[in-house]
Amino acid sequence: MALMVYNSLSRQKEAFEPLHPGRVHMYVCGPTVYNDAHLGHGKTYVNFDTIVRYLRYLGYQVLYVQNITDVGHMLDTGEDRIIQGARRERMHPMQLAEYYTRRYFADMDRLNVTRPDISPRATGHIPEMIVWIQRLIERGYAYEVNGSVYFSVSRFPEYGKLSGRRVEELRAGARVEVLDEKRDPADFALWKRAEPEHIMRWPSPWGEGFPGWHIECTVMSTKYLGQPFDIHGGGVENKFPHHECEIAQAEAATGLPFARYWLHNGMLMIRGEEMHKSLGNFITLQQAFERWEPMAIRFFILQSHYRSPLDVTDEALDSAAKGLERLYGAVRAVRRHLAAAPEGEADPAVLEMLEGARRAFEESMDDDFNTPGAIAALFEMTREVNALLNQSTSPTQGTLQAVDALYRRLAGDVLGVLPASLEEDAVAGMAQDLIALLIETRAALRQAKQYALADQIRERLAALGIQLQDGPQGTTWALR
RNA sequence: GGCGACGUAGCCAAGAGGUUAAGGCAGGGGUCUGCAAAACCCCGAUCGUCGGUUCAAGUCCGACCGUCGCCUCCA
Repeated sequence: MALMVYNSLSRQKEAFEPLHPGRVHMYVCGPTVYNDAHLGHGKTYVNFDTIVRYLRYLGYQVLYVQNITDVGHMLDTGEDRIIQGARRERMHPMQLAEYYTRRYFADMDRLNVTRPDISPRATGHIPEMIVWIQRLIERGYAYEVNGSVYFSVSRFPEYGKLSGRRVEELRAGARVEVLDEKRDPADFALWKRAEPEHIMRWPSPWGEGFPGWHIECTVMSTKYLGQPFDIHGGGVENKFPHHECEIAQAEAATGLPFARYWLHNGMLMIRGEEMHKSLGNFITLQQAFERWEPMAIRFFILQSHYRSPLDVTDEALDSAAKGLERLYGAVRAVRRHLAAAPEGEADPAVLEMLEGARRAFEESMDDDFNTPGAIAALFEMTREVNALLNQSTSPTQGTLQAVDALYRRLAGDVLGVLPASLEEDAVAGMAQDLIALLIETRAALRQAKQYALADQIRERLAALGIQLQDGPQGTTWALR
């Protein structure tokens, strides 16, 4: 079955075919680096990271670009958020942007988000933006007023094709900012004149100023990916006006289509409400990591579809963490058995089961990256694997290697929720030997029916976070 | 006010016209165990409400109720 993706532009699922066979050029709107990343960033970048990972799994060579917005967008107060942050933290604006860029990547690393191939900074592309704006003026799509440049929405009839909005409605809307110098209230800024107190400013043909809110994505995506390129992703909240404006700028300036597939992911909610500082329900990733393992958060995110809104509650995260632990338990057991397994080829019946799991996984992922379905396939496989390990005769090395390899591929490479080595592997050799010694001693005590002492060993180890599990083939242990 | 999305078991969450409505968590009952843990087996929903289309509807259409998003910076 071929990969189908929901394209926001056509509002339906379409067969995915990249412009150049075997290659995918993809852009996702990145963060504005004026503050720590929050759970919403986590959802968005885990969602798109998983999409990139699956495309690579399918064999595509993916070029993934995600910008870093280090020029502040304007707030209602007229102040730009980078500058506001700089004042708050008493840093130079560029220092602030660099500081939060590093923290952003550190958070994403913990969520096992693969770094984009290119992370272009807006401030590094001001000359390209100026050239692009000049081209829009030359072609009659933009005009200059008092050192600012605006895009003339009425000159681009397709404005609104992504978000399903019509310009007349925008004009009628009471919330559109009315600026006298704009010819039309719906027009948007390409370049803004810098007031004297504005720190972040660049020279331009229209005087000192700074770029508008949408031009960086148009310029940087096409610079590195060409035009048109395959996939443009971002959060739904950016569909309008941000993505709509990107399209207008890109297509007006060149006459070429912009992005071929638009993917929008759903918002993250906290207990049924949008996460907002003003609501006091703002949770940074750093804060979340204090309570939940980053992998559990990633797993939680992937247990719902990327296009759905995701409501975060403590209970939901706790149960996701437990579910992931179940998956890990099976992987650990497989790897532990592998060490002592008899040599031999893989059992054809098991290979068939694995093949079925792989197929179910791919069918879900092929259907617009349905990660909940893919995870379900993994759990069905896990039930079979655990049953296999419960049998009195140990599976062969070949069988266990095949099981382990599939876990690594699907849960590890594609979903990114399975580290290459689980924490037990990190327990030093000496500690492992000592645990083995205690298990042996306890086995002898049990043989002698000295259960009180045997249980004491088990309880003391449990207190240290080492849980013993007695099975038909002896005792194993796991960190809890 | 305009545009859009969603409402599936106690909780989270897939499914989108047709065999027994995935999966996870929690719960109940078993198996295994000296006991426990882990694991395995069994048990639970008729799909917001009301109409309609169809041989057949969580799945399509309409109305209503509810929740949420966008329309202003937001991942």
